[in-house]
Amino acid sequence: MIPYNHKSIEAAAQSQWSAGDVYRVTERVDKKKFYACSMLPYPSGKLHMGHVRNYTINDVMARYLRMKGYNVLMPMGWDAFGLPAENAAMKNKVAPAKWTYDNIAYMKKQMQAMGLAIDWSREVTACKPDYYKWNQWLFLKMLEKGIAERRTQVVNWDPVDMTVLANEQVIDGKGWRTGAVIEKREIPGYYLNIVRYAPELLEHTLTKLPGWPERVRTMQENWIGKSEGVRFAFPHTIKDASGTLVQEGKMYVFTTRADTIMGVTFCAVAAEHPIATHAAASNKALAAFIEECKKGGVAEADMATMEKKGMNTGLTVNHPLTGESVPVWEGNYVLMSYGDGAVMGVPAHDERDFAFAKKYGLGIRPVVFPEAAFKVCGPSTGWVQSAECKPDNTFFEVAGLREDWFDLSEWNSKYAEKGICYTHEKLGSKLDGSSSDRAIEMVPELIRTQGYFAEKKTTYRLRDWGISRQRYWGTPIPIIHCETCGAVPVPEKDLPVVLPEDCIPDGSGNPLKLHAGFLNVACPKCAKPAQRETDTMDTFIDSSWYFMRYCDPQLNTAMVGKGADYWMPMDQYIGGIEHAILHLLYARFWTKVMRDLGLVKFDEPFTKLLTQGMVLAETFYRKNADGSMEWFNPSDVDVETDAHGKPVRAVLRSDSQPVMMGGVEKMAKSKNNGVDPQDLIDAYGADTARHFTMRAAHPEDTLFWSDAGVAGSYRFMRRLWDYAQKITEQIKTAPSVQNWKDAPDTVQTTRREIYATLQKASFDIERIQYNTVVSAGDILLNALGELRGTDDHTKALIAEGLSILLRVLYPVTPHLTHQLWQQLGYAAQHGDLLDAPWPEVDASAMKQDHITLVLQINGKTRGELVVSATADKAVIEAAAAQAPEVELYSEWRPP
RNA sequence: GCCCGAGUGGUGAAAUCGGUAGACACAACGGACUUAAAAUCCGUCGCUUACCUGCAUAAGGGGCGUACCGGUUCGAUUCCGGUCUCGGGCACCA
Repeated sequence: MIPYNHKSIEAAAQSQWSAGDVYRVTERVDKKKFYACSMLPYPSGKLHMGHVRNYTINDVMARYLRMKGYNVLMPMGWDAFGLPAENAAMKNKVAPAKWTYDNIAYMKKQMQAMGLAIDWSREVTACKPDYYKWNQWLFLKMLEKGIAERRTQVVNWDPVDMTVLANEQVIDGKGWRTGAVIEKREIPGYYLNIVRYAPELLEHTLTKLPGWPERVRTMQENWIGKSEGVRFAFPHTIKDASGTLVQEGKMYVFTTRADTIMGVTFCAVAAEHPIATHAAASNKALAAFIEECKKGGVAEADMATMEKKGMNTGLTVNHPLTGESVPVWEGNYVLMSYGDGAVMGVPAHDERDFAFAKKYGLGIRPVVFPEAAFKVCGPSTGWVQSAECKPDNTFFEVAGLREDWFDLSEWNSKYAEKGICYTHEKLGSKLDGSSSDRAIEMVPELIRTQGYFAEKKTTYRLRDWGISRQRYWGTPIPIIHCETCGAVPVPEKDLPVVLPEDCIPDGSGNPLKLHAGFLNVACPKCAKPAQRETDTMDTFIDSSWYFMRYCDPQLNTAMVGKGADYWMPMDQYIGGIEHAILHLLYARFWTKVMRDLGLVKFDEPFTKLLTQGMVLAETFYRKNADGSMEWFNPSDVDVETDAHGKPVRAVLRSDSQPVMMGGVEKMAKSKNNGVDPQDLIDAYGADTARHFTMRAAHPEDTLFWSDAGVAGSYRFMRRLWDYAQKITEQIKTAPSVQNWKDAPDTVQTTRREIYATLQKASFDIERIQYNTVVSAGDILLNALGELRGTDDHTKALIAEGLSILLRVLYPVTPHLTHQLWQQLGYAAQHGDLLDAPWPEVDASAMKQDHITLVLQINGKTRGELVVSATADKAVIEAAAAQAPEVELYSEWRPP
């Protein structure tokens, strides 16, 4: 018997597929379309297990749906711009372009070796001009529409790399790569007004994405961060030392707790706020403090733990309701980028304000109290009347509020709760007696009555998307800077602005600044010598619409066309949870912009989303003498187990010395616990790799790597192969059977089991529970393997069962099943396995003359009852009543 | 701090609507084959050995068991309330 040889089987299947160009799809109207797509990879060098898992899920789905008669698109592309290419260039003195294209070539080969059903004619590479031309084109459209604009804003600046860094790239106030202290800098750049779309993005998150996981939707909601509140003005007059009026103006603040407005004892502004800047001009100590605040990263996790610091600006503003003079402080906890960069300080009802007031000895004035702090009295006795307090129009009376309710020495989260407004007698307020919610409604009107600005306002946490990067390897921003005309957009006819591919960055800034051929250009407006913008676009732009380009990959007259009309919106998107916010939000935003420009007709790009789980593996390490950790790859370590198979000790194979077990972690370079899929495919084949990754866990759950599990999958491949070899001749001569009623009981039982398993597999593959579909393959093979007879019924059942088995397993392990399908002669009967129909459940096989019911007495299983399948309720109850178990266990309770 | 999600054998996990918990596999153990090993095949595999029958650590029966406590139900891994633990997201957002 020929042994299972994954190499020759997989190579043969793949060459047949590629020779037939079988995965190319067109926009056919005679079939229902299905667009299943994975998040495109960054070409970092080679595939990792996360890729293998992602694309296998995608491939199983694509192959299955094709069997179900869908016109299925499964494309692939490359997120080819980005920092790693520049870093690699610096290290190896290779141009980022070459490094990137080499990686793409290698990874593409790996994908082909995995046997993925990708239509490669639609490949999209983000660093090629025919793709990024449309990034530039749409950017110019956004400029026209005012969605994109040039703005000078505070950013994280790495002084060594001379570039802006994203917040995530600032660690403990230092650049992640250089270790340089990050400065906050105000530099010009381009911003996309995603905040304009915040209301729609939020609403559609709730209404138009039922096919998304709940938690991704929640994460997006939180990220957009809607707050409803009141924006109002504190009027102020700034005078110089001699008392002469310098400036008359308004300081705007936003608050969600306008009901606490009577408790304002100070205001605080951000370092970049104009009032702070003004005050600093004549106050050196303040100027120095503001500088200090401006420095240091704005990484938000750090800010949260930072100590609250402040300094009095010496300036005051006026309370819009009381006219009181309120001191303005500079506070390091106030963000310029949220609201108006200034806050009202209510120490009694806000934890941050409380800490700030404690530290600097500012007043604390409680003005909102829980209902329990009031006594309810009759109509004539109370003096605080609530408009809504009680239906019988009773009154609230204060019951020793200050002493009982507030302990001003320490913060308590209950102080921030809403309640009933009550102001100190001396102040008095129209809010007194109102609930917080009612007071919030009243405040804007009250302020306006005083003649000052106030409005209800919704503010979002989401910030505009800064897309300028002081980097080389990205889409050039199509702008020309002219001394006389300013920033001039590149005319559409001159697109694309092609990025030179011959630059080798050396870490000393953007090489485009030194590239004369790129840099120097005539101004499109006045034709005088001018210079190109050297900033490039954030690479998240590339990934915001590539999935639409797959639909019209060769179109050179437009960004998208008929293909996108046909395929979009995408039916199923598959990728890692790490993109739950940024990429998915940007892509949704980009889609809405394209819709508003009339390019597409839908609101949301991804109908269904599947976030695959992480791949984890055991870690092993040793602590070196200097305290550093050395991590060892699991493939170099032997694990010893106790009698129960529990790991007790691990030993490094090379020196037979013990290593520590570090627990299970996400596969990562830093822990050296990654498994190279290439090694796996070489040793066991793509089918085994696919089988294991599908079997080990539900696609959305974390997958624990197990070498033994991989060996188990390989064993299954071999068992299936060996079994098929054994019965090849028998299958070819198997008779066709019409009447299964005459078959021996064991054959009928097995046939029933086969169809029951098929039914379960059909259900599970629909709901993307591929792990149990793989199990169904095991069950089917076990069931067939137990059939020993040589009668016609047995032979026919083996032939029938194996054809089901091959089709159930085909989406997961296409190579082996493809080979056996041809070898066993099924191809002649059902056609090529690619388009063979998914097997149908034979309902007659599931029918039984007698069925076994489980006898439960008081909820406990006590026995079994065999009744005729046609028996009605009365017959069954009668039979049950006679069962001996009933008497035994029913005790005194009625049946 | 706020918001999600998850806790089932030695391990990964199944259980479609509330109806036989642990399918399928991994590991382990016992056996067959082999000079031997590997591979393969067969078998056992939640706890309870002071719950009962038994010579018994066999076998059968009973009881318990899906993180913990409680509730609804004839019946709960599944529904409800509370607690704990783990994982993830957000976090000076006014």
